[in-house]
Amino acid sequence: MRRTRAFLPTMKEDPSEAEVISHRLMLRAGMIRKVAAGIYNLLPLGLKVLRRVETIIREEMNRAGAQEVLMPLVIPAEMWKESGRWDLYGKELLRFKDRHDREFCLGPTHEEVITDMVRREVRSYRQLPLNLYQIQIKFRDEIRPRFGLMRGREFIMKDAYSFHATERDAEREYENMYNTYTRIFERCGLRFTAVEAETGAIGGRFSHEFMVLAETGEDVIVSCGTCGYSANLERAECRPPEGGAGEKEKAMEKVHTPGVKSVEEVSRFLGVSPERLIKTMIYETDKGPVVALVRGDLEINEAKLKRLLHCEWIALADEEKVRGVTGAPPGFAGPVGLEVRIVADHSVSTIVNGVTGANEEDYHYINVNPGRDFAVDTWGDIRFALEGDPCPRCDGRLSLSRGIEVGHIFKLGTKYSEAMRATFLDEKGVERPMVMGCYGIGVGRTVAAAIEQNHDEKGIIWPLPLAPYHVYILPVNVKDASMREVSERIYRGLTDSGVEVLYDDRDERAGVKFNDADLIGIPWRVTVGSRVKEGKVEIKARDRNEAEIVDIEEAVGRLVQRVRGGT
RNA sequence: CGGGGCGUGGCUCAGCCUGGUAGAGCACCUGCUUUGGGAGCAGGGGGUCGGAGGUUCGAAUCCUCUCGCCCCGACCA
Repeated sequence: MRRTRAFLPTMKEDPSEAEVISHRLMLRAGMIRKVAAGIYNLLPLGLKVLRRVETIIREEMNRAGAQEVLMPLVIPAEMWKESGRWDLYGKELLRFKDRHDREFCLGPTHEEVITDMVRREVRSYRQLPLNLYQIQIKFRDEIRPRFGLMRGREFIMKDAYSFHATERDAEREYENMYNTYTRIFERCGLRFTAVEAETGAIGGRFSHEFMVLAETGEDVIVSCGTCGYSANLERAECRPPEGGAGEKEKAMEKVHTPGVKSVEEVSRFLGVSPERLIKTMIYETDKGPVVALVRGDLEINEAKLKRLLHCEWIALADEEKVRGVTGAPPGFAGPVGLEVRIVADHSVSTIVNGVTGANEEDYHYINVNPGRDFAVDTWGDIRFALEGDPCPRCDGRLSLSRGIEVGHIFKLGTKYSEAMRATFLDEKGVERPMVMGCYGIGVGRTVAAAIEQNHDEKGIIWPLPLAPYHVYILPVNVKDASMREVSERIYRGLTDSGVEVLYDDRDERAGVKFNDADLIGIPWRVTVGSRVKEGKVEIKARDRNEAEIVDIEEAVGRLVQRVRGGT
């Protein structure tokens, strides 16, 4: 492609709308343009990269035995009513009516449609298993779209759904998809890790998120360098503390603590370390108020708390509710003497002579001991893991890092097949619901994540498999006949060899072109400059500083070799 | 949805407080010079100041409403 003909509007300045690096660079490199909040045009360069990811996904999904289908974007409400999600899904589901006043929605995910499709055709275990996927536009009316393609409302997703006669076969396919996803992200040239994820009601270990590692990621990954355990922060297990302080229990005492509320304030005021405090949080749930306790230096993980309590929803109580439960304003709550269900994190169990609020404004108790001074109804793991925590699986230590969730695999079980009566007859002629799995990859998000992971201060540095073009030809001065002639020759040579080339034939100053080349991030650059007089051109990799000077006649061959060899 | 902020040529922004001629840099067009890391000079085109209403002799500027966008929180690929 000649740069003079390309629809490739690059920008020198940072657009004010973009916050994160991938969003900024995609706008500046002319890959995307915004149409509305969370809705984007993909320009040629952006689409090319997206297609690279799609191609890798297709090849690996097909290789894994999945078959591609294409389901509609517009879905009739009946299907969502049948699965029960029409009422559950909330405002993210964009609903509308057609001219006949029939209700529809834009598909944010396709479990209903695929389940309907399969149940109409599959009668026998002989027709199973099936793994069907599509690469389609999804629409989720996100509360707050942001970060460009990273979190749009309209986005392209690969979603696959599998159907099985047995749990065991569904688990086999889960492994198959785990391996397939690993291959996909490896082929994309990304550094990533698979982590255990929240499984919600289904439970078990059958949900993994694939995280591209990046400092700027929104998700926190907890991992153990010794045994390889890794999980997302919501999920990561915390091992209960062992032993105790061995300190002698003292008599509980009420102390005056005027205006001293936060953990930090209390520990400073009383001169005790935060690990001695029993942080007391009041929650409201669909099953009534609950008091949650955690050691003062730790934080409560609401997802774990919710799971432990088996409740539908959970929220921190407001000031009024806190007064109702404790009789004191927030900041002075403690478990002593409360008549509400008390849930405590394991970390509280080893506290001896601790400190808590006295449920009375401006007073705390000191020398509080669990068991002696208050009773805990339920002990459990309800805190967030911290850097340096002991690993739940081995003797190692946990460390925290950041990532971007680009893929998620999930064993669904029979949730949808039961709700929508997708059944088959097994070998014995017994009618049974199909066991399902679902497997998603955010295609646009993968592109964004690739940029988050591969860039420098000058621009994008594409991994070769995702690069929109392989080689950038940069004649320093197109008015110089020999430079132009050599550039044209290399352009033809590379193109004839099947290498994709962006040829910057613009009559621009060299600096403009160098900066554009770095911004766009094509892996290989050929600079055709004053050395043509000596029969030489320069070849430089985007991710390296030094250029290699080669004979003009050798340039094409070298580049073809590099692009093919991936070195 | 709650909290904060912003809408002025294609882009980045000034002007608004204290009402009176719509500005700068970049980009674009023409010419000359220049040509290895975002050139120089000269000339030129382009904005109903997000929209509607109001106050005023007069509104980008003050008031009211409205729309859009961005950032912080709960959701997710």
